[in-house]
This record gives sequence, structure tokens and C-alpha cells, in this order.
Amino acid sequence: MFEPLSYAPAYWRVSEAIRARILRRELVEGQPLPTETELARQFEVNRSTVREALRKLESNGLLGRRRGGKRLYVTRPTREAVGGGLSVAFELHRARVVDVWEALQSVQPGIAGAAALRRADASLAAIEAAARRFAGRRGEREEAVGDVAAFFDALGEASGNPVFVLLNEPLLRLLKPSLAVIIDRVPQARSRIELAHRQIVSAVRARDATAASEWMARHVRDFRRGYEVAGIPLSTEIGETLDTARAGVS
Amino acid sequence: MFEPLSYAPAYWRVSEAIRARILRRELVEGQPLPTETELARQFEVNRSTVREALRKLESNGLLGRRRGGKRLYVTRPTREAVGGGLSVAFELHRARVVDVWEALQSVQPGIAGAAALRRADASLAAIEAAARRFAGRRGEREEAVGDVAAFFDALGEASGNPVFVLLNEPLLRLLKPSLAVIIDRVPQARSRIELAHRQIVSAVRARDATAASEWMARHVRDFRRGYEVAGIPLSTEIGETLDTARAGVS
DNA sequence: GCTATGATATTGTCCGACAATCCGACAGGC
DNA sequence: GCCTGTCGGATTGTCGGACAATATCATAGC
Repeated sequence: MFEPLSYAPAYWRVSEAIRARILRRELVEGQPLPTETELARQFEVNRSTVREALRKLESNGLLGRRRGGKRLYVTRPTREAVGGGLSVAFELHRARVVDVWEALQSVQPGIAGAAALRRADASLAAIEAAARRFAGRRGEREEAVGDVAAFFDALGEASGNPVFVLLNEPLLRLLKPSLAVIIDRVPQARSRIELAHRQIVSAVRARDATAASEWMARHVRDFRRGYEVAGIPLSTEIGETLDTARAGVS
Repeated sequence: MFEPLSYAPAYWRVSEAIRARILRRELVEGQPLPTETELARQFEVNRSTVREALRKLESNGLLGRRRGGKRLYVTRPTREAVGGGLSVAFELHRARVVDVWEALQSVQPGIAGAAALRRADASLAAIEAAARRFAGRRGEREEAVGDVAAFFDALGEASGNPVFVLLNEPLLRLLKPSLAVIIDRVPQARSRIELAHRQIVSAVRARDATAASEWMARHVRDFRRGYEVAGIPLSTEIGETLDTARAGVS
């Protein structure tokens, strides 16, 4: 019958107030935030309270600091910040390898198509560079995986669609560990990937969205085949593939 | 020649330590966190420091509290928490209406297909319920928009893929405001949506992934047409469509 | 014009305190 | 037996003040 009446602690309200001003673009990217003491004065709360609010915004990626710097600046959430948070969420929701694969399957062809339609020359160059780096690897498993991810990433950038860019990051992050296993265990993996890269690159160069999209679909489908050949059960939880490199970019 | 050596403040390390234990499942969902005083004792830092760390985890959705409760519990990031953060990120990256639309175009058919393949009876019922609610609306713009979103959401759930569920939320959140305008201004919008709902429902009921996917593609394509008819420029930044309802679920 | 220097401002962290209120136990009334 | 009122203790939210380390900035020196 009644709505629960809500009470918001001061640190929450302070953080919302700042967030709102950032979203309203009254505080713009790159602008330094007032000092903690000054904020405390303006909001008429204690500095400790302000600090708690800042921590929230910091971990949302709305505030950040220059390397080695002390003051906080307004920033927009970086790919890494967004990807970090999202991939943790996936993990805690017990997403499995197949779930991530399915999402890639769904998203990547669209990205490739969009990239083919709208790519600038510079983005094309970045895509080609990633493909070339991958093709040049001998051994170097980790680096090769990085190149594959960079290839996807470059396509995302080339699409000019920030939504794609941001969605890409967490998916790739989760793909990597299992991809490393595939590259290790499946002999023909590298050549299949190279082939797909070549085809996608030339489709994107020719601005042929359909071809780019189709080759990408094939490329991603190959991963699934890779999981089977490499003996990675599709129902493995991604958490289990992620033992390494859990630095956490909160 | 040398990497910049990194210094991490105590609140960061504390928050990472707790996060790591959550990811390692040593702290499991629903479990209450020790009290602030106790954490301060264990980490050998001040309670203020602990509190800053907790705020970070709280805003990442890894910690939360029972309604009206005081203590913090380990939680996994809710749809809302993830969606909130992500949609803010999209907004600050100046995503445009067309970008969100393109992402939907890319993702939703896959979701619908997966839902058709794997839906349980209960999920089907939820999908049907959302469609029925929408069809029953007369006027009630906001509620109708909510129903459309609920329809997408129910499909996401039905897919059984947590990645889809989590990706869906922010996209829908951003879709809503502009969809409201479409429903207002485009007379045939409701009937088109109803038609699509019916077709998708019956495809999902029949477990026909191809049909579900294709009708979904058509459904989303309709939105684009809707933008044009409603006179919403595709290059509008989504931020500008979001004046209302910016509660922010940090 | 660039660099070294030094004063100042700012952050990170600590300590201690207190009010509000949530929690659990306990007693009493229907 | 179940609901309500009461109460003490535990816990959080917030405050004030303090201090060391260091980033920042203006200034003096080359």
C-alpha cells in the first residue's frame, strides 16, 4: 500500500549531485574537480563524507587522476573501466564460455558490417596492422591472443559507434583466456584466424558490409569449433578460465 | 627504460582485497560482510579507510544492503547497477540515437534466436505477458514503453544467457525515451509493435530460432523508420533524449 | 628560456567522538 | 500463538581535528 520511504545518506547525495553535473555537462571532461576541502565547504559536509562520494564516482570512471597526479579530474569512463566492471558482473552471474561466445556471435558481425560501411582510412590501417601483427607471430601465445583482440577492437573503433566499442571490451576480455588455450591446442587455429582476418580486411577495405559481416560470423563460429577441438567444455564458467591476470582496474 | 612504479593507496588495496575474495567465491552472495570496525581491525587500517573501500565496491554493485538495512552484504551486480553505469558511459561517450539503434539491431536478433531455442515454459509466459500488456494499453505512453522494454527483457531472460541479460538493460534504458516519442508521434507505431510481438511470440513458442530472429530484426528496423517518421534526427545524442528520470542508481 | 628551489596546498590516513537507528531479545496483551 | 511495545547493544553515518607525504606553483638562479 505504501512505498517504502527512502533515505539517502549524505555521501550518496553528494556523489549524485556531482554525477548529475557531469551528465549535464556542466563539468566537462578534463576539468579539475575542486579540492576536497572546497567541496566539503560547498556541500556543507565533512571532508570524509566528500571522500566517500568521490570514491564512488572514481570507481564508476567518472573521475580519475592524471598519472602520478593528486587532484581528481572529470573523465569519461574508459573502455578499461567499463570493461572491468562488466566482465566482473558477467563472471559473478556465472556466465559460461558458450554465453560469451554466443554474445560475440551476435554482436561482432554487426560491428564488422558497420565498420565496413563507415571505416576511415586510418581505422582501416589499424585493422590491417593488427591482422599483420597476428600473422607475424610464431609462438608467443599471449601476444597472439592480444592481436586477435586488437583486431576486434580496431573494428569496433572503425565502426565509429561508441556503443560497440564499449560493449566489445568486456567480451574480448573474457574471450582471451579461452582463446589462448585454443591457439595452444588447435594446430590449424592460427591459419584459420589469419584467413578470416584477411577476408574481413579486404571486405572492410572494399566497404562491403555484407561480406565483412559474413566472414566475421564465420570467424566467430570457428571459435566454437575451436572450443570443441581444444576440449574446452562450452559450459565452463568463464571465471574458471580467468585465473591469471586479475589485476582489477577498479 | 623503467616502468613507472605504482603506488596504491590503502583504500584501493583494501577494496581490491575484498573484491578478489568475492571473485574467488570465498565470500559468496548473500553473505554479510564483517562490520566496518572488524574490517578495520583485520586490515589494520582506520575505519575511514575501510569505508572508502566499501563505497567503491558498493558502487560497483559487489556489495549492497537489504532494503532499509544497515549492514552490507555480498551481492552480484544487478541488472540495474550494470545498466546504470553502462548507460552513463554511453552517454558520456556521446553515443547517438543511431548508435544505440545499431547495437540493438545487432544484438536483439541473436537474443530472440537464442530465446527461441532454449526458452522454458515460464519464460515464454513472461514474454507473452509483456506482449499482452502492451497490446492492452490505450494511451499510457510511459507504461507502453515499459512494456516494450519488458518484452525485450523477457526475451533476454528466456535466452538463459546472462551476458545477454546484462547487455540488454543499458540499451533498453537508452532506447526508452526516444521510443516514447515514437509512440506519441507515429500513429501506426503501436500496431506495428503489436504485430512484431505476436510474430516473435509465436516463433519463440514454436522454438523457431530463424523466424524469431528475423522478426526481431524487422521489429528493430521498424524503430529506425519510427525515428524518421517521428522526426527524431538519428544523430541526436542520447543524452538529449534523457532529460527525464535521471534518478541514477549508483 | 629553462632549471633548481622552496613555500603552499592537497591528499591519504589516522584518531576519537556521538547521534541515529537497526537488530535482536524480551515482556505483555489479545 | 501471534502481534505489539520496549529496551540495550551494536553498527553505521557523520563530524571535527590532526599530521606526514608529496604534488603544485611561483620564484629565484643559471
